[in-house]
Amino acid sequence: MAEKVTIATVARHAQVSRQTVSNVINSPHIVREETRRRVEEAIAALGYRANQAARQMRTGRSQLIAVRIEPARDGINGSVLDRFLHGLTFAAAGAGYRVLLYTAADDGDEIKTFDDLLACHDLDGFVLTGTDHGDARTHWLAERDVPFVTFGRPWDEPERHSWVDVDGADGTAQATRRLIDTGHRRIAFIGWPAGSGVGDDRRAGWERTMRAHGLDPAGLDRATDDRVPAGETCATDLLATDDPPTAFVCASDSLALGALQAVRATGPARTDLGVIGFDDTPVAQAIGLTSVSQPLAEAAARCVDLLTHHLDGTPDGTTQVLLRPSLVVRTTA
Amino acid sequence: MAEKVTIATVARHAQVSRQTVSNVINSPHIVREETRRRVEEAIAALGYRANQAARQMRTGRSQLIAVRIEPARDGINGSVLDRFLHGLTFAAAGAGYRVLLYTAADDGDEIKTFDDLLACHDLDGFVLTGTDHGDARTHWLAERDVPFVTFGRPWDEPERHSWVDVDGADGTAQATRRLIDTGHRRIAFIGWPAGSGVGDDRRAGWERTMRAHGLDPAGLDRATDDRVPAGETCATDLLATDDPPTAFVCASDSLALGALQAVRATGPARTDLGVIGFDDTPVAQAIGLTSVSQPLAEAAARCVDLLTHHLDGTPDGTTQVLLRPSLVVRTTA
DNA sequence: TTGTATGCGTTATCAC
DNA sequence: GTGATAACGCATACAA
Repeated sequence: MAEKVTIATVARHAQVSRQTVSNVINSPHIVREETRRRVEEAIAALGYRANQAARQMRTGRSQLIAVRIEPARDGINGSVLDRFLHGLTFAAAGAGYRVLLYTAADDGDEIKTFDDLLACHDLDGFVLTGTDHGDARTHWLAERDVPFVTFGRPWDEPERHSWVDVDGADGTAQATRRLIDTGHRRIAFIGWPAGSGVGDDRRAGWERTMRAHGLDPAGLDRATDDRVPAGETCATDLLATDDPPTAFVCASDSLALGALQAVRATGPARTDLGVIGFDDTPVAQAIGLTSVSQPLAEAAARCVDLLTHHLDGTPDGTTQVLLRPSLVVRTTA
Repeated sequence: MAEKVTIATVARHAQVSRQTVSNVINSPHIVREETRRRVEEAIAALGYRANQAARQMRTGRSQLIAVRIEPARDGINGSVLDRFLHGLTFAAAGAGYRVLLYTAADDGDEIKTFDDLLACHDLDGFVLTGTDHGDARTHWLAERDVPFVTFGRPWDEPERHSWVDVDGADGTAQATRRLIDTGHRRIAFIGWPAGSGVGDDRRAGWERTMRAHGLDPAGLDRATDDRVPAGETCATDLLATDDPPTAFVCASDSLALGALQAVRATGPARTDLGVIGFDDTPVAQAIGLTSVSQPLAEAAARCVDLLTHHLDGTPDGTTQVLLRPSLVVRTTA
């Protein structure tokens, strides 16, 4: 490896001053055509790359955005974050940013980490995955004018900050419509207890679609925690009613997997019973479960867009992006 | 937010020179007790944190380690990387390092990224997940004396660099022993085609244990690609032989899930047939599949150990760490 | 032990 | 349009 190549090396090589090199990099338009070409050639020939630390010291910008990595999620939905992270890293690289990871035990701990990252590394912005009701983290960041985007709406105050989200209601609506189109009339919904924004949203899509087709959703929904056995219990329960459903729309692949087990327990090859999950996890792919797929790569890219536009000085207040999921039809519906 | 707190602010506040503050931080032992206490109080009172960019410019160290994030894996094993990343980030934070993410289309692209990260961000080290035979990336890094650790052995030359790995053979041996202990004698192995280090290793653990117990493994193993339907086909195939197996050790949870489907297709509630998977993915947890669990958090922590010891000047050549997996017994074996 | 001076590589301000 | 100079915050060699 040769000596370190700095802006001075380039300047010497191109027979100009250091400042001119800097101008070629940061304000090419103010440099004369011929000079610029000569400098650019020198940069290419020497393989010069600007030292990020030095630049950061001058500009206060690190070209770094941070995102929290969650501990192993229970349930089968853990791969969602994985795919989102990949999309984020890829999109960020395209915009000249890098992604830094951090962990946190809880929201308070996360805020402490914000403070640390900001003070030591001059972090440019944060991507938060999901928000609670009255999220302390977003308030902390907003108070200090730290740029951030959330993947997931703040359900209590949708316009409070920039976010990207996937329309869950639209997803369950698509699922319900698919089942109606294939002849089902008694379509059940297995979801989570009321109060979670995401859960209520997914439930709403099902209910709305049922009513729109003149179908009565009464007595056809169940709420439980997000585990496979819980899904199985709910489905078994529903199948034992007087007028049982012939299909299930589920708020997650975990619940759907449980429902599928309940269906199969009723007899071999009950293909007349439909089951649709949510998130299109690898499990769904593995077992042929029809599921609602979130456009995670696109969501990540839009997060980066929002953040970098904000960072690059476009003072456009807050922006919201709602993406449409798509139904991946496999063998269970 | 108050003004930026630098080393000069602290010096003024503690009535000492900037140099003394720097000494308190970097060489506390050479500062007089009372002075040190005063400076430390000032640091705490002002909430001072050293600016990483400035420090980096002087020391050439960024306190950053990089790891590649893979695109969504097909199959159900994607969550392994997720858990490893979390462990890595957590352990790195404890050692004063941060984790930077990057993506790459292939090995060549990854090397280009190494170069970039090194030149622009002064990256301190890399963690590679998995190595190919004659890996170009490790050679590139080694040539330039860039510190790195791989999670996964270089099978062709085990001593060439530092690595952390999980003993796959031990895992399948534990699985096989468990089945033998519960009365099985005809135990099949479903794995991958010969030639992959990981696959051969996992197969070896099964074969070795069979022989050690006087059982003949002949005709009881199948190799295929790592997908659920492939696992199902192999298991169905084995069950149709003259002297069929009563249990299956599988090289992955994907294959095990397929085997489980094949078992269940032979009749309801065949609990006499055992199935054990590998990786203890969320799916295994969800469906009650007995599986071999890799100590991912510990593996990550050891990677950080190896890397930081190397970075902090312990010139201890290369080090290898082989971790023991554990069998998580659930309902399928 | 503590203080003073210098430089790391870059960008911004200003003369030329 | 171009070049000299200062400054960002820190760590180190050296003098006191």
